[in-house]
Amino acid sequence: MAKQQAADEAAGMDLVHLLREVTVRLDLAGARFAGRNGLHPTDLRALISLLDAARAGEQSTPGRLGDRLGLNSAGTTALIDRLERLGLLRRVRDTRDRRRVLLEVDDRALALGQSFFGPLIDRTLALLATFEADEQAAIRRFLSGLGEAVTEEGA
Amino acid sequence: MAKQQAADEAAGMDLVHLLREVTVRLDLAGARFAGRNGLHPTDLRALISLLDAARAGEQSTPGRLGDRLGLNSAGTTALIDRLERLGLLRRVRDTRDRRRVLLEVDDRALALGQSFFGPLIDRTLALLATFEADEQAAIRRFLSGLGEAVTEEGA
DNA sequence: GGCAAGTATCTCGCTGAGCGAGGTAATAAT
DNA sequence: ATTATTACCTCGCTCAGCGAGATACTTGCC
Repeated sequence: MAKQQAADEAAGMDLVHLLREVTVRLDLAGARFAGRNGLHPTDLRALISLLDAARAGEQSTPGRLGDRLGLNSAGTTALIDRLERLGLLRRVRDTRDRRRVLLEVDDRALALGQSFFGPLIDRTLALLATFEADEQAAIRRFLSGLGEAVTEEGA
Repeated sequence: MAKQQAADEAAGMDLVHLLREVTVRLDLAGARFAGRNGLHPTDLRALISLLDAARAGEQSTPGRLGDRLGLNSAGTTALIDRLERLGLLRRVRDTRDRRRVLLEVDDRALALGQSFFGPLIDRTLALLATFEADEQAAIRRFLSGLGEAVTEEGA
């Protein structure tokens, strides 16, 4: 056991555990924030996805949203119903392809996203500011490499 | 809007978005793996928590587990019932304080954890191996700083 | 010792998120 | 014109998690 732990340290396992712990904490913080604002973790994740898409200039639809969150169509409809009921979202028929529904996020949703991520982002930026440019580059390369690893694994 | 994006880049916002994307992907991968093995995301998180505690030499109890996962006692009991039914876990009365129940993880749980995290860990270690020692140190410092930021924010 | 307060877990009943199956309306293909 | 496909929604159901409260044990105080 002690031998195993020593081997772990040498190989960089401490960093792996650290990473996992951070993700767990982020998850928990998200769940708490969601509950505090009368919504569910999934609702918050949906909001993130929608705001991301908006920032990237992409149109969101129920289908795409469901795919991104790993929900089936029934669950997606229910989710959008909830968000619409809360006034965070509007359904708008696409005039080009009238089968489709476009999802327009309300300013309120943006404000809500800000109130959750704002402080966290500020802290993260402050933390980042304590790193040299080459260190930041290393962190950036690590994160994007990790993202790829996760996606490829979960094929 | 374009101006805002430019400001984002300069300030390191790209790294913030990258980070969030990684956590989202990890979440999704976890949910998929859980579903594939007939358990729920919470069950997987519980397993992680239990294995972590075991590795750290700490005894797990329903109360502690529930706290870590943000569940109330009823939900925690149901969770443990599920895991016990799957044979991943055993309840054992503590002989010292007979109000308490100790949670013993089965080897099967460990194997399950390995089958999910093993490949991911291998990839992560391989990725880490491409960094210099000082770069790894930067990543480590960033992650642990981030962990603190998250926890302090969610007070 | 004996009684009150506190702690750890469990039971009961309920709400509601998400699933599977199937339906409707619009577009695309032959 | 008919059939297939796409995009979304409805219906009925299952079960994770919650609030309230019960139970069993321990600890503190007189």
